[in-house]
Amino acid sequence: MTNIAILVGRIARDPETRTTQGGTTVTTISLVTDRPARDKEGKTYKDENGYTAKDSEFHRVTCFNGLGQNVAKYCSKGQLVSLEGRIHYTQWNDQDGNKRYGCEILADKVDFLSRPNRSDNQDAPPIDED
Amino acid sequence: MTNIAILVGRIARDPETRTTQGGTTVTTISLVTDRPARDKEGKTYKDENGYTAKDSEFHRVTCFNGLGQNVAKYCSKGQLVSLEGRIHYTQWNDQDGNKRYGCEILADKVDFLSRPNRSDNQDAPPIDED
Amino acid sequence: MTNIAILVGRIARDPETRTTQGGTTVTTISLVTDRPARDKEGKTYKDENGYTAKDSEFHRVTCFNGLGQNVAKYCSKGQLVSLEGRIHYTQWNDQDGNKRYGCEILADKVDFLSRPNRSDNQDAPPIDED
Amino acid sequence: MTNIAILVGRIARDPETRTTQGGTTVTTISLVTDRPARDKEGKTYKDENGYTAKDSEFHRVTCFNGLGQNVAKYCSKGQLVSLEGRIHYTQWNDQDGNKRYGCEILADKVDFLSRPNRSDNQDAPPIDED
DNA sequence: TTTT
DNA sequence: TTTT
Repeated sequence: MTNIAILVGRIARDPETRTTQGGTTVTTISLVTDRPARDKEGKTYKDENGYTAKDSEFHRVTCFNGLGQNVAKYCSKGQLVSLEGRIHYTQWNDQDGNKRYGCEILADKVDFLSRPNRSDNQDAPPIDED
Repeated sequence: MTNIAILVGRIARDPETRTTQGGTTVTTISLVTDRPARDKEGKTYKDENGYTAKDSEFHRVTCFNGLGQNVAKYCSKGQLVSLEGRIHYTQWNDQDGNKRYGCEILADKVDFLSRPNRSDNQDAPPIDED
Repeated sequence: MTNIAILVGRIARDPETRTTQGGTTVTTISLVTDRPARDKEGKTYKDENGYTAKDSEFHRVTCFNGLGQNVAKYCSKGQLVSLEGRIHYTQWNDQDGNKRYGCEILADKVDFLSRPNRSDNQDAPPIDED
Repeated sequence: MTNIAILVGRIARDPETRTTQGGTTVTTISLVTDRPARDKEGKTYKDENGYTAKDSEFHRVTCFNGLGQNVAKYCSKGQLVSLEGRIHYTQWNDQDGNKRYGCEILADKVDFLSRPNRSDNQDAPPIDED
């Protein structure tokens, strides 16, 4: 059944990557999407710096295997990215034995809409995400 | 910036609806999307009842105003529904003062793909969701 | 770059399928999506049969390989289907040498939301579309 | 019923805009989405200039009313844009009386992902698309 | 050309 | 926690 998330936003910090015991690469990014904030009358307004105020959402996005490797290699803080994936909910018990819930986007495809910002990636080639 | 969720699934339980002090109707539904579960070899398998095993996601979906009223009126447990909205994260402090996080889909449109199941809605007309 | 079409609708007629010289299965379906028609005041209205009048779009959807085989096998006229794909434009010269243009959806996934209607498929199992 | 197109691409030429007799602004843009081209083995390859070869789709996108006005005002050739809309098919008779068919995306939202390129728009403010 |  |  259809469970699709489509996001275009900026990478909030450099990706985190790890390899599972089974050899799977798992890369996590934080992606910010924002939209104009509205006051009670439904109108947009400026923030103290003169920019249109906005409401931001910070999405936790997880990428596996080859996609995870590419994202870890070519993706960096500040980059503009579009991606497609599905919404997945997680749960676990915290140290106090309380049930905790999380939500993440499991990405199927990631497209890079701006060049990498990391100094060590200045000539990174465009990547094909699948 | 693009933040779109598109879901097709079944309503897990009858909607809950309330009205804020400001007069806004807020209706919440739990929507289940599922996909075939895969074993370690990536193959689908049967559960103990002979059905293809599945992984289910339970989405919390919130509908405001007229859409919230229609969903409260015409939507019921078991119904097949398609919807479009955006992903929104919430946070609050629990009774122990710990920060807690939640995730919900704020729906823009809801389409009913099967007839209502509630006895009191047998002749509910098809609704136009916007 | 993102090019995504997401459709939920009914199959307008039984699928057509063929195999290319290279052995690729190519199955084509006609999918109808509709939305409430609106009059000049932007209001919905009833047709002569008492149903809410609607505007219909007939999408040409193409499915390749295994997906094409499944769709040919299990899909039939009248079935409710959700699908994801991308928009593709074609062009060719007609018999008079005029350039002609077409548009089709190349499907990546197809989900069956209702049982098949064909008498020879009454006990077709649910299919996994990828 | 769900009929959603989501596109991220570049504007191929400056928008064309007109006003109907009824006073509706209608703006049309050509949006290019591309993806890596694949050879028969399914691998990407380089073109004669050393770039990864790509397959391009040129979408005709139509925007009405306020959205049409904003797009006409702030949008220009070369700009990177993300948009959401629905697929619509048109038909008409050509000068020889033959039935001709077209396809366009009727946009609901347009987001500008890069600054305008037109010299007369250098200090255009960011726009809110709805 | 579908279905309610 | 991003960017304009």
